[in-house]
Amino acid sequence: MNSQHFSTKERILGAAEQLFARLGFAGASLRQVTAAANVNLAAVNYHFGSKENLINEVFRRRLDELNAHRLQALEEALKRPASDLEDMLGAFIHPALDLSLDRGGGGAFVRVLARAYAEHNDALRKFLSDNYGHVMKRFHAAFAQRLPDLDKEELYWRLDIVAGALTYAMADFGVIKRKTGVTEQQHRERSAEHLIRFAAAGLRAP
Amino acid sequence: MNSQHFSTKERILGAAEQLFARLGFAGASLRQVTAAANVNLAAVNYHFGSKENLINEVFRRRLDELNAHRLQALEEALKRPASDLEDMLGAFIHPALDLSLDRGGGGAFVRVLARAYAEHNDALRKFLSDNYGHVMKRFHAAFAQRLPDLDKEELYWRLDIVAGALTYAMADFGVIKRKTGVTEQQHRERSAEHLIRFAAAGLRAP
DNA sequence: GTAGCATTCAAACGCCCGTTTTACCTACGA
DNA sequence: TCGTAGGTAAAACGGGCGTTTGAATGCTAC
Repeated sequence: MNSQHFSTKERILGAAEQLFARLGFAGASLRQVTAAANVNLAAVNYHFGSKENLINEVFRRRLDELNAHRLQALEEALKRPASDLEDMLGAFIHPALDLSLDRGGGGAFVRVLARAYAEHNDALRKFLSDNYGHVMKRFHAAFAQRLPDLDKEELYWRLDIVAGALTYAMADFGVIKRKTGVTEQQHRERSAEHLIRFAAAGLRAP
Repeated sequence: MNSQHFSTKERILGAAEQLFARLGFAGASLRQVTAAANVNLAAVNYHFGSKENLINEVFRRRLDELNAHRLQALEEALKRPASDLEDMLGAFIHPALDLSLDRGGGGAFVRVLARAYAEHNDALRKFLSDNYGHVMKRFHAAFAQRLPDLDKEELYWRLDIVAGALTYAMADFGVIKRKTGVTEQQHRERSAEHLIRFAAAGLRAP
């Protein structure tokens, strides 16, 4: 009889997310994960087969939702009659912001995501490309329609820069310290505002 | 008698840089490092004391030079009569670009640097802040003078975004693939051009 | 009740880790 | 020539790693 509300699998995923964010994929051991999740060591290999596959499941759990939210937010932004660049950028950025503010580990996940970029692991990159590829394509098409004078390749470069800055900002890499009296949520929301303003101007560059 | 041109310390630093870039700090073992450097396992602890300290020395070797080049490039840019925002951004970005193109592992180092950001390790962040802090301050002052109407805090945010996008771009996180027929150098130089144009517009945003 | 299945558990497997020890080499000043 | 210091070498240290095993447990359907 478990004393917690969540299943063994869910507790493992949650603990793994936290520890991968803090210690990295190689740095966090399954013994640490299972201890934090309060489950038996063997449960990881029983439920997930291997550590490698556990890592993939940590991603899958969050990415499907994030992608869906982004596409949904984009369609809603485009529906509005006077939607501008800032609205479209918001559709890309705010779902990531919401995730980072999510109770239950979303804040950890954006750091895990940043680690995945840093890992430069081909299998992981393919996994992310498979999951993110169509989203980037959709946003590219929307931005291309909104910025008809901008060269297509140039737009790809700029969207890649936006994605990089977003990853960096959401994972809290930056040197800017949160001031006392400013909540984590306020800090991230301001970060998103600054990012949107900056990115909109960058995209409009001649 | 060594068969190589470089000292044991230098060979360890070089091999460590490559392997940390590829496998991460936790993922790369001293046995792999010393094998790649063609030195005895015990040499790391003899010359550097510990793995932790080896990591710090890998950073120190490159950061001093990078910082000096950036400051030097900034002063030269400011000396020119009609220096603009793009020149100042170039002074920040091009030394990192040069490093990434450097023979002998600079390309690996920018990925190591990106990993350091992702690590979120407090000791490492302090180390980087101590080494980078005055450089960021100098650039901030120069940009502040060039953009007198921009709020100081707003400028800090934007420079942080630029640093994030640069880290992301130089470490080759992006989804943009290098086309066949385009050399690594050309790819990175184009990346820097796009980044400068984007960042200049972002900094000029109202 | 009990058979059958999914899950949990403690223990152990073999392997690799960072570090330390101890011996050995080599060069050079006394 | 010898003593000494700086560097290299092989081997071993204790410990943590991912994974596997086989028995114990809980749960469901008959």
